[in-house]
Amino acid sequence: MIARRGRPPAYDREAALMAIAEAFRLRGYAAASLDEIARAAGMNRPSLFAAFGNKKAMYLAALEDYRRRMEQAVSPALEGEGPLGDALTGFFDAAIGFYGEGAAPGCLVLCTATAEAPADEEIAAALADTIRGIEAQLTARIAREAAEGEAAGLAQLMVSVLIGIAVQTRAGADEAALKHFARASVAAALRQAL
Amino acid sequence: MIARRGRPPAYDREAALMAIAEAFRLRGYAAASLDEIARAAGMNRPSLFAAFGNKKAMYLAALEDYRRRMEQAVSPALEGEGPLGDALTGFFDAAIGFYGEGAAPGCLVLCTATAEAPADEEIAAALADTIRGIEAQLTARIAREAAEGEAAGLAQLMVSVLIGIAVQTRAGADEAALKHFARASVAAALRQAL
DNA sequence: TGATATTTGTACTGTTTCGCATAAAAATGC
DNA sequence: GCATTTTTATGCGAAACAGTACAAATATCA
Repeated sequence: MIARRGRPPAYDREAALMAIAEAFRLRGYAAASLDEIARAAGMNRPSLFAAFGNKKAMYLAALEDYRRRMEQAVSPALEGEGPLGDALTGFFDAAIGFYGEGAAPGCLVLCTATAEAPADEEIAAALADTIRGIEAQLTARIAREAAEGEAAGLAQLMVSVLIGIAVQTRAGADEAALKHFARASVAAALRQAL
Repeated sequence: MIARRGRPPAYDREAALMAIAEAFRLRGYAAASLDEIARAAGMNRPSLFAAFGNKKAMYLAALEDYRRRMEQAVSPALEGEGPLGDALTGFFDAAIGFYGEGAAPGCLVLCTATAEAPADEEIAAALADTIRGIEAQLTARIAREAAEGEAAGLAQLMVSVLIGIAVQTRAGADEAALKHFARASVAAALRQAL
């Protein structure tokens, strides 16, 4: 038994991180105050600092956590055995559902890190890595059925469809229209590739 | 002769607005301070307020001006007489060039308004209007050669390609790769539509 | 030249912000 | 029960911020 020695934390780290991400998603990095974030996480500022470091460290941790949860939500659709079209449609449906959750729809990374990227290298790197990660997942799945060169191009197009969904969700597009758009995009992309 | 009566302004309104937009593009709405903006525009804060109102009014004016300049840069490509493929390729090339300019590449609207949209209705409206405007322009051009239903879907896909370009420019993608991507996307989209 | 109108520049105010210092609270180990 | 360890809570301080007041500057009009 490795009994922890002092006063036990009153917060759950994972839940707190989710609340932090949600606060940043609602207001953006710069506009979100630490008071606001602390309130959302149910912690006081000193506890917040002790747990996650300063504001930028909190944001980077939230970006990483959000990205992880996003991958968890969408990758099952790509890992199944069905045809490519179904996989891509499932991928976009999962993304639309994930982006639509919460009080501030839209992707935390694609809709808030873009504002800070030019002024901060680490945030820019997190943004670029997230996009590259999604592209790699899509390329791997598409390459199972398309020629090599074609898979890369098709994956890039699907990445843009995803980014478009993220931004348009932020702009108030409704879920049904986005799902329709995703289906049409998959159909258009596959008609030429396969 | 309508001679203005008092001390003449030391600034040029159009140039100042461009500088303001550039400052917001570099740092985002919330992080850009009025001192910074005033320095960029070559004005003092009181003159800035007198000319453009408070910070949010400045931002909204910058968004509108940026959108106008963007349309000015890309619409000639859509208005020519050539085939649709050339028109779309020209459109994307112009957009890539426009987004690539300045110290903070990426679209002011699509990369900074997204962060503030959930917390501010007017900014959200400006974001949505900009996207709708682009979509309308593309739809009008595509409808000249494609069936009605098809034109709308194709235009939506092209909007996502543009949003993808805006965000990926922000994430550090280089111009040559983006131009290649744009060509591949146009080819993929047209192969099925026409 | 003097009155009027408009812009500029300095300086100020009240508020918000981040980050931390310090003491109280709550657990374990002896 | 007492010392130790870790978290919580209150509150502080220095800096940055948005917006404005007011006087100096620079133009036109009579």
